[in-house]
Amino acid sequence: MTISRQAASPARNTGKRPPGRPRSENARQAILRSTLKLLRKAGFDQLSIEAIAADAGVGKATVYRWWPSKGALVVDAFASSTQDELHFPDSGSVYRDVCQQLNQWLGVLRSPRGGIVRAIIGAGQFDPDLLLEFRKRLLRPRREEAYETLRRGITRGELPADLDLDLALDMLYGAIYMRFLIRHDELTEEYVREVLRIVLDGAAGQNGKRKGHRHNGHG
Amino acid sequence: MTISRQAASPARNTGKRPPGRPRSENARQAILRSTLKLLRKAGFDQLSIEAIAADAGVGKATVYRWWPSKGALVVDAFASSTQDELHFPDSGSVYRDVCQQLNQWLGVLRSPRGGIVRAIIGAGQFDPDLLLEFRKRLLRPRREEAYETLRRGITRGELPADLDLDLALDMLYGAIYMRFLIRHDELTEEYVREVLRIVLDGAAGQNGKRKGHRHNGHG
Amino acid sequence: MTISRQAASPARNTGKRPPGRPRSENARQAILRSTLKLLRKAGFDQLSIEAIAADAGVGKATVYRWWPSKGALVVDAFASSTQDELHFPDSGSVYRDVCQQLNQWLGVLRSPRGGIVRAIIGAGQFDPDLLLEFRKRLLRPRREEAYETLRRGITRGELPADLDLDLALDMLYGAIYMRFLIRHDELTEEYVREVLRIVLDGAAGQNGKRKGHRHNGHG
Amino acid sequence: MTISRQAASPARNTGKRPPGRPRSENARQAILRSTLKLLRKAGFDQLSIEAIAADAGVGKATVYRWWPSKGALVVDAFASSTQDELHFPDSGSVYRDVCQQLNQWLGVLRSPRGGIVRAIIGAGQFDPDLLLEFRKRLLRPRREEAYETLRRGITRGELPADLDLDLALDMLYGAIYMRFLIRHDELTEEYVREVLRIVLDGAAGQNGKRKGHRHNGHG
DNA sequence: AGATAAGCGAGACGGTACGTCCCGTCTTCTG
DNA sequence: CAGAAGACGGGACGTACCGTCTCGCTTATCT
Repeated sequence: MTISRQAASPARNTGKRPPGRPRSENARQAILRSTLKLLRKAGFDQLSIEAIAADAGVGKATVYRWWPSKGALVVDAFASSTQDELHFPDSGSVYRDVCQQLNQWLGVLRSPRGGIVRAIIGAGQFDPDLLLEFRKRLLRPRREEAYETLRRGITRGELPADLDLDLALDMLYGAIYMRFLIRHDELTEEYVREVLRIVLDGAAGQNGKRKGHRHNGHG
Repeated sequence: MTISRQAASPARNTGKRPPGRPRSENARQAILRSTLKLLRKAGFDQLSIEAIAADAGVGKATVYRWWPSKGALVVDAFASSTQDELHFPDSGSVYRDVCQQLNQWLGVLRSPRGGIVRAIIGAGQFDPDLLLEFRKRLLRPRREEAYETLRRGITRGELPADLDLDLALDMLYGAIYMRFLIRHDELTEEYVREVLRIVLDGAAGQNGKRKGHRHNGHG
Repeated sequence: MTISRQAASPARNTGKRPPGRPRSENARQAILRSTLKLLRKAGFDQLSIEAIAADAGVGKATVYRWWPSKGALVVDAFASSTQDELHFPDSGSVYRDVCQQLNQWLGVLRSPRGGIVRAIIGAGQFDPDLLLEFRKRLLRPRREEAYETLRRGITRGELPADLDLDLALDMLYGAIYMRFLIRHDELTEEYVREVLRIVLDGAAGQNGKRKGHRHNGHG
Repeated sequence: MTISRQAASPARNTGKRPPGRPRSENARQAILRSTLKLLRKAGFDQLSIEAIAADAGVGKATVYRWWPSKGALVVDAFASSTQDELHFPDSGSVYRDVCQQLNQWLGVLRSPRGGIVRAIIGAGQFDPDLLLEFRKRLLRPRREEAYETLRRGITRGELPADLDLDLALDMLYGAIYMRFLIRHDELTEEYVREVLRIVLDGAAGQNGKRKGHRHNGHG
């Protein structure tokens, strides 16, 4: 559940606590708090474990004891600040549900937290484990919900039965990341709407089957 | 044209050379060569200016004199090793032309040079100038060609006249980057084909106008 | 007591050790040892902190942590290699006592260690703190002994009661330094003898009082 | 006559100038001027050839062409700023003549130029040639005059005929340097007077011969 | 007049060492 | 036995100058 080395409920299986002084929850939270704080001030690059430990009033060793790397710590900090967000609604329309969640995601990317996402993905290019953790803790849960939302659309006949869900989702989010990470272009709701329309329309036309419904005129 | 500090055609405006000893072309090329060589051996992260200078038989200051950062140097080295590649053909079919170029790009990403692209984009998340240079030297030239290719398609009636070119291209390449940078999923020709089909179909269906042509059965 | 930043008896006032890992005595001695070793091979000028750290198998930062400059380190190393030397004897004759100590000092200056003295004083011309440390650790202790020796001479009636001790000592050592540092002339025992005789005679004649005793014929 | 590489009157022996562009006197003086200027601002240590050349509006190579080292340049600059100073008068009294010149020297040492003397001697401890040049251009000329002054004293019967001139002068100047270079103590006229009295008295008593004259009450 | 030669400002070159920063580990004492 | 403190060996950073070199230009003498 977490990239930090000790499970949230350590050694619960035996019902016994390990010997010795237990992990300090204060220290853990101070570290996560300082991480987010310093991340806001400067980039992931300038961020140093040394500075985090100093800011949190914690020994460097305590950081290293629980997180294997700066990246892991940042993912953990970001994930714990993004609990219970970015869910898909269930309004009866795939288009509306997906569109709303994409726009929520846009909101995060355009906020200061967008910089953290950028940092995680950036650093992840040099640290596969970090990206893996990012996917596990942040992407995967959303994708599971996305699958359900799309499947509801299939059930309702809004989407073709043989739609490749991953392909559709990669196209939707890829188009956003393209502008966010690489092109540094505006991320507007209009853009999201258009992308979504093309994907749904294009997917609908897949295999020559066409349903003919339009997605224009709503947001 | 280059991120290095001296323009390719220095002081062209006056037709005169600047005073002082001119820049050593030997040193410049040795540095670019060593950069690529060391990049092949280890990641961007392990790569140090110190090592590059040593390998190139050059003073560290000479590197810093001409490139503001490791990233800039890597972009320059990569760009100068990718001259005359990745062009769009002109076969008479938009689908075929774009598909071919996308697959060439796939080839690069799947080769060892993919790691360099990954590194540039990764580091670019912490250094806007670096990414800007990446776009200027690598993306922009391709996009210009892509515009032409798509415009040919419009002329031929293969694509709707009011197609948003940037949107279409961001979707195509975004879908690839999504798998390459974030999902670390397979980049197959099948994937590219599907993405392309959806974008072209979806775009064609735009504004309710549909041309009805199919893009299946080739690639 | 030392120019290095941690007192010889740290935190003695409280009887407690400061928090954190204590300073490594091994590292300290290895650094002093390497300093003397490399000084023997080459001049103070060629001596680099980089080389000292490498030779001592120590991080550069460890050197900088404890000594503010190369000069301070050299004074420390030299002083700690000159413990229990250069004392004044107590033979019952001022002339003999002083003469003997001057000659011991001559021995040091003419040995390889003379180069270290030269280097310290030379570098001290650009670094007042360094010279201050040199005086505190090397000159002052000898001068204290010299005062006692001269005072014994006054008690015995060998020297006038109102003799200016510092003036006499500055003349004696100044004459030696003149030849050692500036004129690069021979430093012979004969020279020392003559200087000493003139100072004692001249001082004795001070204020018109003359004792008439001669200092010739011994050494 | 000068440490700079081209004699003051170049190739005069043939009466012909060498071929090629002659040395620029402007550049030479600009360099000496900038050297003194920068020396006043900062120590010899911080002084860099790079900065001198820049300040003088001169190429670095021009400096290196004419002076073998920073020290040589500084000695040259200082010497050329101390022309026609520090001469011994001829008042009819050795004591008075020497005393006056010593005090002139004191005046230099206590002025900003004292720092330059300090720098030259300091750097000279690492560069024998530099010190040699210092002696040749600055000390030797004064010492020649000092010899004459002392010899006049011998002729007049103020000093013993077999006085060791170098010894006496080394003691006089050594006592001053001792306080100037090493002890960083006050350099007062009173100090000079006392030193001079002791040397002359002590020297007079040399070999048992005593002249009995006192040197008190003047200065 | 033209050739030859050296000095000139400028500034890039291969180097060396600087002093700093942070890494991840370790060693100590305190709670 | 975790934690705060902080020293440790190590490695790269980016900078400052070193002394040398390569330019185009200028200023002289010698054909």
